[in-house]
Amino acid sequence: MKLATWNINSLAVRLPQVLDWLAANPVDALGLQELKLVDEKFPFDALKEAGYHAAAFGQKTYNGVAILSRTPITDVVRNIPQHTDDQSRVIAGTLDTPDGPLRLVNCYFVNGQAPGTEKFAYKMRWLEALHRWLQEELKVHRRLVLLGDFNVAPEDRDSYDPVGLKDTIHHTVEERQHFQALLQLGLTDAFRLFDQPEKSYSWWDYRMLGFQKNRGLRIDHILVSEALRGRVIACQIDRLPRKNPQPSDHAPVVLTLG
DNA sequence: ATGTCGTCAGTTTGACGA
Repeated sequence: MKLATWNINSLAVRLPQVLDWLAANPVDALGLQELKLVDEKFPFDALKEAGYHAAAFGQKTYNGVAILSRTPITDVVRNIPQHTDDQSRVIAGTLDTPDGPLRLVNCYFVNGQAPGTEKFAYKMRWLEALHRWLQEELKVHRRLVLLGDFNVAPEDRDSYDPVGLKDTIHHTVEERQHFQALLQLGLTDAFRLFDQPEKSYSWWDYRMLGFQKNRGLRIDHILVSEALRGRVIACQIDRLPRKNPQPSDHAPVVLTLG
């Protein structure tokens, strides 16, 4: 089966591209981030016609996440339990698969703006809360996938300019330590289970011809629990949609499980 | 190189977030 993540930077603008991509890439489930719309405006009908169930957690203007799935989504959780947050950043759900239930946790991690800002402090608090919750979630769900826009470039090779951007947002030691802490829960970065092309990125700034010059970051990730690690067959970034007219600044990442 | 998008308030432009 195939699972994917894609920050689409406004579902209102990008719905046609999402439908086109799903037609060409009929994945079993897709986690979306940055919907930028309220649930009343979520396109349940268009997605149903495309063959997908959906669970949404939106808000006005900013943030917003959703899970699309070929099969029904159960036990849906919105945001991190016992962590007060007025921003819609997390949606989790359980999918039925031939090998049993699979827990999908789809997150739009905090951007954090810059070290030393209040937004960065919020990012740190959010990351701590996510870690605490996932520790519990992993005890209940052996087969768990954590995916989304992490807003962290885990290693220098995940950045087009690790020297020039050292200690800036997405690159700080603190953010990378939080990423490592997630791995220490038993999660594995599926992308790095395989040989990958050098300079593989999932996000490119709209400005300064970022994509054309491949000045990007790998900040969209798919992490799998120990029980799933041996089932991972492939993990790839699909750069094609970034070439579309009016693209999202992020590309989808696709995981194949056997 | 304060570079480009998307959204909103509220009027055709600026503020904010990324």
